Amino acid sequence: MSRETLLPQLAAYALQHGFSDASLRPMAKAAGTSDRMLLYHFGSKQQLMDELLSHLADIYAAALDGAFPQGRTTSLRACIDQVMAATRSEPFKPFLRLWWQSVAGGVSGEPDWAQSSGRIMGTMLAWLEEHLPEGLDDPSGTAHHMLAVIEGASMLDAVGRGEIADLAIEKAFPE
Amino acid sequence: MSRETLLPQLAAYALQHGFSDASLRPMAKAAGTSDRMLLYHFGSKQQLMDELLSHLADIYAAALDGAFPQGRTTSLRACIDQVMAATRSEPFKPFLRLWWQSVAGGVSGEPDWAQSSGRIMGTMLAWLEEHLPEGLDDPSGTAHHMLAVIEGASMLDAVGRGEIADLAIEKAFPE
DNA sequence: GAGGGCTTGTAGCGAGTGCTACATATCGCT
DNA sequence: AGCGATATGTAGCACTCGCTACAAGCCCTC
Repeated sequence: MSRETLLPQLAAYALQHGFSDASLRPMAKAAGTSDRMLLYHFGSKQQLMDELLSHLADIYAAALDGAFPQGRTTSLRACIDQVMAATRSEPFKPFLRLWWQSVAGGVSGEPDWAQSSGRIMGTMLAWLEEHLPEGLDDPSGTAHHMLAVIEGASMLDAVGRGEIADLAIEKAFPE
Repeated sequence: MSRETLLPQLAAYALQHGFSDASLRPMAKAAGTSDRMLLYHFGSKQQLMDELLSHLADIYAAALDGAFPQGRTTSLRACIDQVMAATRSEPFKPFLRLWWQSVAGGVSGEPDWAQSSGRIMGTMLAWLEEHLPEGLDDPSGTAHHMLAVIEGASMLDAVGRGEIADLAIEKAFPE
């Protein structure tokens, strides 16, 4: 059992239980080892969380790439609809819990969390720009706009105001 | 010392330290009492947090009302610029930490937190619609769109990607 | 087979958590 | 004055937290 073997199991546990229940003993149990060994392999909980966060960011990026539509979309509305459908789908819920916990952690003085979240936003921005319909005046600006709307809508979903999110998308990118 | 006397001091403590450090003994010390008495007055920590959250939501709504521009704005761009300037100002940072912690808490299975956050979004939406410039085709839809952009931008700020937020606003509501 | 590093188990420490039992103080009311 | 309700202090419980001291097992090399 090494870091590399442990990380996927720790990631699975985090996705299922969130970061708030991520203390050493439960994580160790889920990974089939002991708190003693987690500290032996990672040095400290802080380092374990750093590596876990980075590992989860990789998984998340891969999941986005797999779940989002392939190739360029045919309209702005089609693009955002497909992205929203993906992020609202059941398999994404565990990621979203971790996502908002990361955002909260970042703004609460954990610079690594903010940096990790910020990197993911960069990835999404690049992805959007590549998958926007062709022939736009300002693809970069449009991708920025769409990212803000997507994330605002996703937050509104998270707090139970999905209707606001739907209307916002409708207005931002009409048919 | 009653609930009403305690709540403002507890709110001040939460704004300064965030929810993650909100355990009974530190909060009691900050409020000049003991954990024993907090439980005596509120019954349980759960009930204390419920009342504190509701109290903080009131304070937040009042702070928004005070910080945001009065009366109708002259253009969409002026409106969103003033709102962003207010939420990005130093006195708002403590609120934003609690805000993102509430969002994360809501999506992590604390229904009260989601409900409280959702209510604040309703307040902001109504506020926006009232302060938009006059004579718009679709003031409600515009307010929805603007709310999503504001919140997406605010999250991007939170994870250290303010430049993405700025460009998104520029594109969404050009001069 | 003996030594020596890598890995693992057991047990515990000190601090913090929400919460409670018990005793006391304080105050208004009759 | 005495009683009962409200308020408060002291001490502790059972638990979890990250982390560590100590010892034992393991496997490779000489």
